[in-house]
Amino acid sequence: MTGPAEAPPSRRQQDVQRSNDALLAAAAEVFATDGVDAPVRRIIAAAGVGAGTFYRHFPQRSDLVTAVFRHEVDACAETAAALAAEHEPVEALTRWLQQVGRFVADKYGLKPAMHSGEPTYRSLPAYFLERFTPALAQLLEAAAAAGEVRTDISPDDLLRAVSGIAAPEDPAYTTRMVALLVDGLRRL
Amino acid sequence: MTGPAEAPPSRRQQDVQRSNDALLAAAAEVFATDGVDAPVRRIIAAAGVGAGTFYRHFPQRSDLVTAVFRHEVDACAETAAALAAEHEPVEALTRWLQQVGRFVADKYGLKPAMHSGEPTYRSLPAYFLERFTPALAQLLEAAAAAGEVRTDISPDDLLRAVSGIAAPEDPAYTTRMVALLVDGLRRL
Amino acid sequence: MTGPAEAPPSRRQQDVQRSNDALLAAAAEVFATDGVDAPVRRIIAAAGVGAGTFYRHFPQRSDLVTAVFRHEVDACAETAAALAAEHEPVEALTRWLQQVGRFVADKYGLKPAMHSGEPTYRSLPAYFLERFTPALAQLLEAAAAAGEVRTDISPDDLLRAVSGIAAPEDPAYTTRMVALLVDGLRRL
Amino acid sequence: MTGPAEAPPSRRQQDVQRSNDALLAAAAEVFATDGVDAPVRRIIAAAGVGAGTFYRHFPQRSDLVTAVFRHEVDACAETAAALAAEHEPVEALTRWLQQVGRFVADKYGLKPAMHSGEPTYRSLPAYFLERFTPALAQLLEAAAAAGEVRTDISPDDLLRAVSGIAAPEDPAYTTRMVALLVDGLRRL
DNA sequence: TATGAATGAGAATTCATTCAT
DNA sequence: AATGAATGAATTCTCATTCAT
Repeated sequence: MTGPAEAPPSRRQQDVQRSNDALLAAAAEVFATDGVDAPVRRIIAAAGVGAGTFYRHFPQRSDLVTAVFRHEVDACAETAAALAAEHEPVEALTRWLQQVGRFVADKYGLKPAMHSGEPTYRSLPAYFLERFTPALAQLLEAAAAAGEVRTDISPDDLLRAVSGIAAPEDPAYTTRMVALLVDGLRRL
Repeated sequence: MTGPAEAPPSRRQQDVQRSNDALLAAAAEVFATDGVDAPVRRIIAAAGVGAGTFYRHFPQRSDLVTAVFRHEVDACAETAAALAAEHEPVEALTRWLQQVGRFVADKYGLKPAMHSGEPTYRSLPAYFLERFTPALAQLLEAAAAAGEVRTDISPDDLLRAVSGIAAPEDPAYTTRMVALLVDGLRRL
Repeated sequence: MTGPAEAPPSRRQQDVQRSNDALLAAAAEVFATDGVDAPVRRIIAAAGVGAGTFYRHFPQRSDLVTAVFRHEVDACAETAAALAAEHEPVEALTRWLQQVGRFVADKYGLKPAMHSGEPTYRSLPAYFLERFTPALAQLLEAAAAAGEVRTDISPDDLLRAVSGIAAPEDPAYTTRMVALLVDGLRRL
Repeated sequence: MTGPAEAPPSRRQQDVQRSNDALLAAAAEVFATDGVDAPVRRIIAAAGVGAGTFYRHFPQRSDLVTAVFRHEVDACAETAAALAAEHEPVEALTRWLQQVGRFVADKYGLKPAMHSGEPTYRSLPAYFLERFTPALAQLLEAAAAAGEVRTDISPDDLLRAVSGIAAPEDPAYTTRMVALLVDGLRRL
């Protein structure tokens, strides 16, 4: 998009980036601990910036939630992508869904926002699916091509179900129930 | 059941009951619309009572949430119980779980509280399981006795999964995923 | 005032008296513990009567405070009166003031009201003085007649000072300072 | 005193100081009029600041009371200190105690808090004594060295007694009774 | 006359957001 | 662009008092 002449970021731009990163990191931490409804004050305190800086970067509170969410989803999508190549279709599918389950459980503070249904957070599940659906579709197709799973379940349905089941306080339960979903898939 | 010792409720007691019912009904409505964090003001306005009455009946805010939740769970448990007798084991099991899914989806505002993990609402999932587990255990046993489902999945796990999956805005999805769980159960 | 034909109190009158006594006793207890600003609810709970009964007996909140105060003052005045006859003038005077000091300290919850200066409680110090001044005046006169104390300090001043000094949490201090006042009196 | 390291306060710091001063002054006024239990609303209205500012400066209500109290005590302690040098021992002692008496009487609303015994205000009498005891101790020692007063009365006892006696509505009475205490002191 | 449920005004406090510096 | 003090609306909760029974 931009040519090779792209100038190095100025000092000012670096500062801006630093603030942004600090806010994102602080918010991820605070959201995980206290949920998305945590007071802004706590986030800016954790980030070590002023309130004004916060609102400059994220004019709407939901902008921050969205940004954190995307950041997390991106990170998960990247690590999940690698799994596909290393295992048998069903094994890869299972491991991948388990990983998604763990991810949602880990980012616990964001789960309520994702499932809240509030118009403000409408874009959260959309982005979640946007990032994960393609990969899962591939895994499902591969397994279906091998005759191992049925074809009447959409990747989106599966992803929603996994994210709904994921429970941070009980990883073993999460694992068991994701496995049960996969078993359901294998019942042709 | 009603012996001579059971006096009819006095007018006074009826009034108290009316206030309580009004608050419960109003809260159920408001919670479903605006979530459990809806301002008390809205609930008392909807119930047509004063703030003092509210706090007399439910000294802690969470007392109201708990009461509404129990009320709803009781109602669902009652209707669910009837299903068991009318259908074949797996059919009864499926219908029952579907109904639980619809129930959780309907009582939308309560779901986040149930899954919030906050100590205040610790008793919600406990009560949910307390009421539903016995019935589901019977259904599972009947189906297992008929050799139709496996025996390594606990009723509690299933109930948690169904309540996690339930999505108010998409009943069809809820139905599909509950069905997928049952399919998983049938994979012996 | 009423002749010997005075009828025995009716059942109704007895009930009224009982409620009144219960409220007075409960209020004395609660005031001593929580101060005169204690919620009415606590008093009626302690008295075991309804709110309506309370307001029937004491239409103004301050009516109760006044009634309790008078009740206490009366009790103290009665016991104090006896001292005068048994001791030498200065000894009687000292003992009497010490007793008043202990009384005020004991009825601690009422002290702030007495010294609050609020118009509502204007009558409290007045009644206090009304009941105690005559006795103290006599003691002072007797001691003055014996040439033991000076004559330029009024009983009212002394009573106010003693009641101001009285400290419930430190009886020894109260005793010391009342003694110091008496020493002042003896400096002719 | 003011070395080069002491930067002049920034405009921002000045504003903060102004808010603080305004709150302190307003509270002193309101407390004197309506007592320490006066609604916060009245104080912030008088100070011309927002509620948030109030709670920023004094997170706990008692923080404000404490701050006002210390402010007043400091002011009195400063003016009282000067007296010692100008008069004969007993005269200085008398004038000083009279001044303390006037001070307590003037800061009327604070007196109940100081004598309330509530744990919240535990620090009030402590600070009062902390500031006044040393000065009074010196005055007492000087007078005792001159053989004018006795030595068995502690400065703390005296200060408590004076503050208990002080009556805002009757300065003459306060003066008379403080004088009586001093007379007691002189009775060797 | 006693009861106690209901009322609702009022108080404390929090917190998102603005804006002068 | 960053800061953080100030704002003030919004919310929860308390409690004196009323009034139908």
